[in-house]
Amino acid sequence: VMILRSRFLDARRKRRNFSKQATEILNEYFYSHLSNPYPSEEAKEELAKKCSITVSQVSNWFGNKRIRYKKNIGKFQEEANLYAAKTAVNAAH
Amino acid sequence: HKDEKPELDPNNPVANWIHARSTRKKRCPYTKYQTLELEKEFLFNMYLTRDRRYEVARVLNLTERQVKIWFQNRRMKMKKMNKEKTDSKDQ
DNA sequence: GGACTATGATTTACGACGCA
DNA sequence: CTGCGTCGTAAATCATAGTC
Repeated sequence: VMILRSRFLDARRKRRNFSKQATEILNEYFYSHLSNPYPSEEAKEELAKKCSITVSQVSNWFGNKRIRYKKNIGKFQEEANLYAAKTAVNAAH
Repeated sequence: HKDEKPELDPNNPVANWIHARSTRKKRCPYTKYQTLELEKEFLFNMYLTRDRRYEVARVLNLTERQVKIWFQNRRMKMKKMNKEKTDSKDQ
């Protein structure tokens, strides 16, 4: 019983990587709001719904993304260009 | 038709982001013992009296400010856990 | 099948702002 | 004006998934 209980409680840290589509959506938002990547509560809810994850997970994702991007902008340059191009194409329609 | 947002960053996107001040104390993970005692105190009461705060800080070798903030963070954690519980119930 | 890296979650510490 | 409350976050760290 103790083992089952501890497994359940530790399940918080049993994570799954988000789906490719979810990561795609989050990155699109991040790079199209790069100068102010702080989604409002409403925007977070919308992203959560689109990504099939919780609002907390959206907050975690942006927190991690902001700090990791800031810590090493160079490493994310390619990714940034990719999503910038994608956003430009979308904006053209 | 090119109305842009109020951005002033030439090519430094992070310029307007929130940054922690350089004077901020570096995060220092608490020991198992400190955490356990803080949890016990939290179980006793979620809100500290000034006397309890002083006593807990003294025993655990933390500042009163650290103890105060630990309780604030702990209450937020509890709130988050409760929210997730009810959310999963309601689906 | 380890070592190493990526990534989601959790833990300290504040700033901003509210309220008594 | 003080002082502690919440809320949202930065930054460091943890724990494990994923990759080579």
